[in-house]
Amino acid sequence: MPSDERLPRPVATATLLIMKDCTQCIVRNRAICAGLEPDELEVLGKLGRRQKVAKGQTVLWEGDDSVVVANVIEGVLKVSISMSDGREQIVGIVFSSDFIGRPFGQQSPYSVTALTDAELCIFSRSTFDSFARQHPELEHKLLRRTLNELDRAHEWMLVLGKKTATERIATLLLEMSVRLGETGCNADTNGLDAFELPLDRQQMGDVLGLTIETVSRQLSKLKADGVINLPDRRTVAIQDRDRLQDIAAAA
Amino acid sequence: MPSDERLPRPVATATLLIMKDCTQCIVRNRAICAGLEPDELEVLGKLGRRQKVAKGQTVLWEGDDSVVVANVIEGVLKVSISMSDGREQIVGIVFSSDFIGRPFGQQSPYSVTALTDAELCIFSRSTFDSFARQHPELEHKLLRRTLNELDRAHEWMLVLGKKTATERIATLLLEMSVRLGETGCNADTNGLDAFELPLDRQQMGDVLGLTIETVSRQLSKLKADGVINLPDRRTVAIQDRDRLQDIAAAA
DNA sequence: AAGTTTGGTTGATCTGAATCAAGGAATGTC
DNA sequence: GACATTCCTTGATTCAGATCAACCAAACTT
Repeated sequence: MPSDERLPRPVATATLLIMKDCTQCIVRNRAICAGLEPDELEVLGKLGRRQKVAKGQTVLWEGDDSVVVANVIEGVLKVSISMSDGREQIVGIVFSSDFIGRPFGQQSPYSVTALTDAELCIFSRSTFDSFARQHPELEHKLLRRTLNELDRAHEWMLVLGKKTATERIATLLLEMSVRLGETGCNADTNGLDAFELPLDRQQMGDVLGLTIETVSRQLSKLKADGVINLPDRRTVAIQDRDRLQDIAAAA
Repeated sequence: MPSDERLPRPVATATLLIMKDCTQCIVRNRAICAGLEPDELEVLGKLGRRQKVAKGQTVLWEGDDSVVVANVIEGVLKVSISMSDGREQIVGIVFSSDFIGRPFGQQSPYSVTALTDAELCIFSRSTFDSFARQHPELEHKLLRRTLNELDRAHEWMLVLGKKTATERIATLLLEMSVRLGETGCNADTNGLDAFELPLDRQQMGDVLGLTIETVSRQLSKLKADGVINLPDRRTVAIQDRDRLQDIAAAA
């Protein structure tokens, strides 16, 4: 199995790896770095380093010392928690410009694994912590981001606690449609009508608290009902967004 | 129905209601106000007002404009989200010294309802926001708190997505045991061995994504197995904490 | 103290999703 | 081009928890 490989520990002093110029960073305006002054950005840039991550690689391990945090520059990753017997719950999907890791904490409460090839801007956690403490504007950005994530987590608790299988699938498809739509420069309306899922069926099940078979059946049913189309394994085309929304909200 | 009454809007100028002296506040050392300088505390005190809330009253309504935030001084409240057809998920239980409301947001993403008689220290949301922006130390406290809440929400997603009914009940009992134990001045070890539940069976179900009947049956089973005792409707005595922990973690 | 209401338990039955099982289609390998 | 391998779909069966239904006990009325 080539996946779930352990990444080497970051080497903060590896001069070749530090970022030369954050002003060139494609996610700079959407990531937490947004709003920093040029000189602050330069300091932060020297603290971080870019790192490519192959699909399947795990960047952060649940329970390990929380040694790094990072911005996602490119790609999609899953955030997951698991039980001793192997049951796993995906508690978040992160996209380009999102922040990963647990600042101000001793241990990582979750694992983070790349669902696609990805590129990160990595910081040593303790270095990031002290930089953040000295830059209230950055902490403020991080706070807003964390509050948003908390709202999303709450919404997801409703999905997991109360929604039926069909409602869950519909909710996930709409969420992916919106989140993937935001990833581009277009602060787009209500989401893409066609997109490629960064998740396989098992991972969809792990997000939704369902088995792979139930996910497959519900997708087939939505397709049969003409709500969506599935041109191939990974791509979804929303045919009737209103209907999908009604299903997701049980309206 | 005397519950779910709407609270009157806070009147920031009601001089009789402003707090005279935060230094007397019983939760001051655990709430986000902890660590503020005496003069800052005085300013913050003038911005807030104390308010008693009766059991069953709703303090904040999902979807409403986010007009207030508050510290919980005394009592227990639930944080919940619901669907148009009435299905409700409790996404959090808040205790004395916890913070409620959504800073930096236009609308409240959830409702907050008192499970016991409670006392709050209420702030206008916009007033609190600007005060916070001017006091990095306060924002830092809020950030840490929000990060912790997010960790808890993630953990709860695992419960809702992957755990069986028995495991869920065990997890809830342990969590209540710990959280209620923290409420006192004792930064207590691993939780109270006997405590009164601030939740009825329906509410336990709404936290756990289970029906009232399943909650009841699982409690009866844990009692029959000698893991817990149930001297009366609302009180739980943990007889075998190790066993309960094993059940909760499927160890 | 009898009647009512509220909240909880327990039993019988049903059902949505899990599990078990078999195939199928796309992709990779030699 | 045959043969794995991986991922997905579909069918048959089972089962955990929901639903339906009756009852019980404590607290509240009168």
